[in-house]
Amino acid sequence: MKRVINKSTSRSPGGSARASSRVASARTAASIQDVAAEAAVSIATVSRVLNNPNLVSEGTATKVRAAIDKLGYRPNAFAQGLMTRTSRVLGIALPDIHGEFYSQLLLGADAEARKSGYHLLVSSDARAGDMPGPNLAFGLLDGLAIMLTEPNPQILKEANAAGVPLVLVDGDPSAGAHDVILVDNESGARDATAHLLSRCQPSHCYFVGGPKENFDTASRAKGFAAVLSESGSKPKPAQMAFGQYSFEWGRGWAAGMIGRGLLRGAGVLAGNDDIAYGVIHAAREAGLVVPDDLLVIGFDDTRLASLIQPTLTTVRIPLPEVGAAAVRALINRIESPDAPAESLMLKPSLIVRESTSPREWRHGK
Amino acid sequence: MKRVINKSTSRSPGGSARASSRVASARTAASIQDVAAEAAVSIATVSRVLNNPNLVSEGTATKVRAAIDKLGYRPNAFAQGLMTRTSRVLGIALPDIHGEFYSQLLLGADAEARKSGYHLLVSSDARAGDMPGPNLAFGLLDGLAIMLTEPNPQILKEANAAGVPLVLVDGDPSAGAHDVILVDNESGARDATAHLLSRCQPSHCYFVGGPKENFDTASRAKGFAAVLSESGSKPKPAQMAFGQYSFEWGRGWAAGMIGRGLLRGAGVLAGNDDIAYGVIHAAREAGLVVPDDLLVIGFDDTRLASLIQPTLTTVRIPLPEVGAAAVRALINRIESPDAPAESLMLKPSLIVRESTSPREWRHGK
DNA sequence: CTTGGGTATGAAACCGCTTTCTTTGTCGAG
DNA sequence: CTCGACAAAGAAAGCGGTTTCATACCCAAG
Repeated sequence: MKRVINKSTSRSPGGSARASSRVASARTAASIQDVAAEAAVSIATVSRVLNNPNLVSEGTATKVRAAIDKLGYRPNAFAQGLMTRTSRVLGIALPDIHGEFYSQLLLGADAEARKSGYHLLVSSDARAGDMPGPNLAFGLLDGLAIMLTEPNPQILKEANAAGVPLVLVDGDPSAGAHDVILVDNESGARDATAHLLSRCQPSHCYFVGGPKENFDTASRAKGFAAVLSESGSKPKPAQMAFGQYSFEWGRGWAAGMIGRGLLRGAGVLAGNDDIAYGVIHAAREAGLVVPDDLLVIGFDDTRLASLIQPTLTTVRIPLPEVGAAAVRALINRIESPDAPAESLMLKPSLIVRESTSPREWRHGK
Repeated sequence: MKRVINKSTSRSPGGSARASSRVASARTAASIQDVAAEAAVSIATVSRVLNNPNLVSEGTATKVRAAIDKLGYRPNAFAQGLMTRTSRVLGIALPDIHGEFYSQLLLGADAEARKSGYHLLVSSDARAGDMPGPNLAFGLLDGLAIMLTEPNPQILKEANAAGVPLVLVDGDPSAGAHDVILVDNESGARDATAHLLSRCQPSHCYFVGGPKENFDTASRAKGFAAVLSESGSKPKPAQMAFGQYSFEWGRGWAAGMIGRGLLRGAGVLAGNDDIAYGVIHAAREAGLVVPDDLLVIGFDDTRLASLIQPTLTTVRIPLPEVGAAAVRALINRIESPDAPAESLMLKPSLIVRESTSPREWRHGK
């Protein structure tokens, strides 16, 4: 049970005691040297057993493997990385880690990454100009997936400078030379709007979104406006509102509209489920029954959507798939760095629930 | 704009073209050598400028820094790690990444980690015996925080073998020699139960938990039972049920109980918010009004709790704090490896909302 | 009995950085 | 004027791997 006193200073220099003799293997993890000694071969052979077994005779290979087991040898990841310039670690930067939204994306990403033998280094980039220190562990990463909710050239530049393969997730449409995973928010909004139009007047349709600068908000609004226009009734400014992605904003907006008697018989496409829920709440407070007096559609299909009453018709974003696709794209790029940039667009799907199914329809069906 | 064709094989050996001359810096990232050359100093000096500036004269330091900027030099993380045996990357293994629950924890952990200049490598360990490859990027990690919902010596052993500093989160109480972050579920359950007892009969109190094997379930049940016992009425077996942490289980259980006429005037402590919501749902379907005919308390204070109607009284777990504490503990351990193992217990808090505030009480107040 | 082509190994060159050891000045003190 | 202490900078020894290049052997072909 010999202990290495050496380490107590926490800054022992290289070598010295170590290099002199391989006699009593100290409590330092076994190195390839130790294995080589134990198996009475050269370190080259050990390395080959691990990386190119077919170059080694069966006999010695067995010997080496035995030594490896005996010593519990694990190749040093840093040394390995230094040579191979590879870590099998992918970074993923989210605008904000919390909330079920992003965690679903993480879920998919993690699964896909592990399937290919990669690991995931997450980071909420909600710091911008905080610490001066390196924000992301660039340099350790084999690749980086970035999700930008709002334009942010800063991180892009940093990442580019570091020369890390990059994949953009659901963000900057203007990103030229990068692989991009997109969610077809516009299409989702179109489907939702069409659904509304099938059961209410174009002039009675409303869009209540989040911040106008937000990429997602913009394309959802666009889809809404497009369908209305195509139906022959271009939306008036009053039919589209922008605010926050919050319950309160939805509730406030709806309360105002109801006060002016505008929401009865209307159809509302909310920017996300929270807003939708706010609208429903305001409606209920004002005595309006949601499926019957007012149609409401959300966005994102959060857990909320299937739990509230009435259950919420909403546009489901395939988050886990987005995460998985991002990772897959990243791995592709890593493996063939010179392939042309690709962009993948994932389609959301409309989940019809009670909030757009008035009684007459339910029976009618 | 010269390009390196070299890399096309994707397995170029070391050196050759590179070592021969430092003339035209290839598109390979600048190394410390390049900086040294540019500044006309030795690499040792460059290193010192970065790590021990006080050993370098102001003049040369400036020169070196200029070179660094000019070349956009970033020290190679692998080489650095090889020497310092440090990566500033912390691993965090969760039983299952998805769900707002864990993402909140991640949020806290991430914030704390970045505050100290560390990075977070997450991983859902929902694989056990999947891929044979190394599951966690041990070896790259400076430390590892593990959250085990159910006993799982496997990972523990692996991690121990890798010699990585370890912190256990809200899990195995029997873990001897490790730092542990705990959530005082029992205390939370006690508070909740006491709250119930203040407005209903002990014999009408029920606990509806998740899986019995689950650590959390166990301690929550324990707290419930303890308070009842202390109030002089030890809970009968029928007052405690175990199932799943799901809406459906809560709803099913409640439906059954209501069918037997047992829930009117009762108080229910659910194992989590989902179960609680299931109970509320069943009650509503059976015509019971929740704050008035039946008290319900949840656990976890998920977003759901404040959004449903009635809003849910629940026990809030300080998840972000848990994550932050875990990271902090890990960093402590890394910085002083020989400090005695610590365990930190975080207290949940009871959030009283409508589901336990019958009308008479609200007015009474 | 050479000679040529495999096959199995070892020796050694690096990867890029940190840190000890040395070396070289510079000065104030003796 | 000489000497020792001290500050600044370089040379070089690794860290633990991977991969080239060279070596040694074995065997069939000439």
